[in-house]
Parts: sequence; C-alpha cells; structure tokens
Amino acid sequence: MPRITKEEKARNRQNIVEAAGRMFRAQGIDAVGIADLMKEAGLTHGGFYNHFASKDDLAAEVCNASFAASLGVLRQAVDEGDAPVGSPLRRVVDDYLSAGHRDAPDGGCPSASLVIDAGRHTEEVQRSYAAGVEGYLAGFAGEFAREGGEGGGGVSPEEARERAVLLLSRMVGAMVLARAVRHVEPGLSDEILRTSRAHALD
Amino acid sequence: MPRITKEEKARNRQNIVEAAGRMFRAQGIDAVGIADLMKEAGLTHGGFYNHFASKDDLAAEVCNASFAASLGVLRQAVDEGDAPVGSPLRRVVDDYLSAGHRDAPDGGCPSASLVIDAGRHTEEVQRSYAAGVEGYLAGFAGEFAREGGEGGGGVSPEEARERAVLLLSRMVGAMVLARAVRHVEPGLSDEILRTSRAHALD
DNA sequence: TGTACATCAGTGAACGCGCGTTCACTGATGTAC
DNA sequence: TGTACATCAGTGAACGCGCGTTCACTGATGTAC
Repeated sequence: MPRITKEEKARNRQNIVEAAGRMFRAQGIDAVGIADLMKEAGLTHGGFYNHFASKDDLAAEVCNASFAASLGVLRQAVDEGDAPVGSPLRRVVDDYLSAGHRDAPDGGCPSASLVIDAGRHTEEVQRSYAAGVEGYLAGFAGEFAREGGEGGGGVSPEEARERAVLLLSRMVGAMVLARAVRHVEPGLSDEILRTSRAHALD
Repeated sequence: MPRITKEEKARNRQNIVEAAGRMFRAQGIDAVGIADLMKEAGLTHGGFYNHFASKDDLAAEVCNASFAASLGVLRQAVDEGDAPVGSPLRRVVDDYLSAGHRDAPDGGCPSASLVIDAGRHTEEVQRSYAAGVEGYLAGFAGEFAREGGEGGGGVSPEEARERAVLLLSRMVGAMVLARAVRHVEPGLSDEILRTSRAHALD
C-alpha cells in the first residue's frame, strides 16, 4: 500500500499526537507503549520513527498540544457569554473541579495529569510542561486583572499574578488528590472537589 | 552465610521498606526496580520474595510507613514549643512549602510524592494512600479546632475539617507544581512556593 | 503531458535490554529429643 | 546441656515478558526530464 500522500502522512502524525495526548493523560507517559499508542492511532508500531525521533520527543510535543487544546477550552469557558450567572473565573473553577473532569483525565488539564510525569522525563518535556503552566497563569492573571477577585473590579498586575498562581496550584492540588482517592474513597474525593470549588477563589 | 537470625531478618525487612520509602518518593514507584532497591538495602534481589508477596505488596506497606513517619514529623513541628513565633500550623506550612522539602522528596510528604503513583497501582496501594491522606486531614483538623484560623480562637469541627481539606490540597498542589518546573524554571518554582506559603491559611 | 526512476511511509519481524518473578542451592539458625 | 536434623533467608543464575528502537522490504507517490 504505502507510500502515501503528504496530506495522509500529516493526518497520521496528528492522529498519533492526539491518541498519545489522550493516553498519556489518562494512564501516564510510561504506562503507554509505542505499540499501544500507534494501534490507537490506527497504525502499526514500526512507523513511529518516521514521525518522531523518540518517545520523549513525542511526549514533549504532546505536552505542548495538550496544553494548547486545554487552554482553548479554558478560553471558551471564559468567553461563554450565554451563561448568565457567575463570573468567567467562577465558571472555569466549576468546570475544572467537577466530577466530570476528575473522571475523564484523557481530555482534561495536563497541568494536573502530567504534573508528576513531566518532572520525570527529558528536559524538553519539562520545558514544554513549564511553558504550558505559564500559559495557564497568564490566562488566569489576565482574567483577574479584568474582573478582579470575589467582589469584582480590576486588580493590579502583581495581585492578579499572585491570584493566578494560587488558583492554579489549588485546582491542581484538589484534582490530583481527588483522583488519587477516587476509587477507594469516593466520598472523600467528592468532598475535596466540593470544598475546593467553594474556596478556590478566596 | 545464611541462614540468619530472626532479629536480622526483621532488620533487613525494615531496611527494605525504608530504602523503598526513600526511592519511591524520590523517583516514583515504577522507576525503581527490585534489584535497585534491594541493593540500596544492602541485599541481593533474589531475597525480596522472602519478605513481600510482590512489588505492589511492598508499595502498600511503604505507603503506610511513609505516611506514619511523615505524620510523626508533622506532629513534631506542631509540638515544637521552642519556636516562639507563629502558630503550629504556620510552622507546618512554612516547613512544608520550603525549598528544602521541594528538593528532597525522598524524606518528604508522601501525599505529594505518591499522589499520582497511588492511583496507578493496586487497590491496596490506593487504600493505603487514602488512609494516609485521612490521617493528615485529621491532624490538620484537630489543630484548626484547637487554634482556629488566621485570627486564632477555636472553630467548629465542620469548619476545621473544611480548612484541613483546603490546606492539604493547597500544599500538595503547590508542591507538585513547584517540583515539576523546578529544573527548567526555578524562578517560577520559587514563586509558587512563596505565594502559596503566604496564602495557604487564608 | 507522459514516462522512468528515486523517495519514503507503512509493515511486521527482530534486537537488546531491563523488569518482576522463580528457582536450586547453601549453610547457619532454630528446634526436638 | 548436648546432639541431629529440619528450616529457611540470602545468593545469583535463569525465565518470560514487554518495552523502545532498528531494519529489510514493499509499492504507491513525488519528481526530473
């Protein structure tokens, strides 16, 4: 059958990145084999190295792509003008700290699902992860600067940045803990999400 | 040379658990091989199964032991009467969110270092992890009930529990994020710790 | 536009490696008398 | 207390397996003329 079209190659490459994005977030980078991931992308494992220099190379790209996609979702939540109640940040928090997000890490925030994996891989992966975190922080800070804290009304750039850092680390902490205890203590898991949802923006 | 004294066997077993405790927290459970860990304990790999049924069996025990040790350190920080400034919880937060704790995960809080690993292993490991988390929460809640929030003065059990949940998830989130970006963005890593230290008890 | 050939993406077998786990063996300890 | 034997913790080779990576091969695509 091969060789195939340039466009088809590009599509295959994107399929690999997307499959890996879902699988890495759900199961962790190390738990997913090249063969698994190529199969999920509809290919056989041998062709992997026509697209990527190594698994870590893919991991770095997946990290970028996942953050980009996730930031897109976030911006969409912020801009959702049709939800009449609550500020944009309120909506982001409620989405983020929902049972749905907890139970579907494969499409969720890479800050939370890759937070441990990143540090245990190549510097390239770590840089990719850190850039994603900065992207999140910038997004949050911008929103704080616009809408301010609980009360409303804008806030200085320094305070906006500070609040962004707090918000991200609170949401990430609550999410990873909620996921860790989910199967054995669902009540505790829900409690963590509920309590953090109520106080993430304090 | 073998066979060996009962006491020596017990000591060997404890050495394995302690070595694994350090290595699992520093590198992750999957990154540490049985051979590595037995070597660190001063033994050869073959004897492992005289002590544990499987690696996951050890992981569950390590989880328990690490939490117990870590809770001991925490209680000590709480009871440290000779530090004149700051409430006990203040001291716990400052210790927890320090650069030292970030840079030495091997002796640190398992809530943070094993938070992702736990969910990816046996139910036994997860139960062990969740029990540790409950232990932390009970410790924090007790302290909140005694000393209250920022202002001082006790607080209802419900509110104490709520504050405990927030405190733990905030500290865990800040710590895992600070560790993830540490090597590539040390400034961001410090910022996360500093900011969270200042507002963990809000 | 048509032809001839080089390119190269996908395939699936194979490689080397390290892992968790098992095993036969050793010899000092524990125990029964 | 002393002796004879069973036990069993530690050793290191070995097993089976799955992993990341490499490779020879195929044949349709891309390209040079």
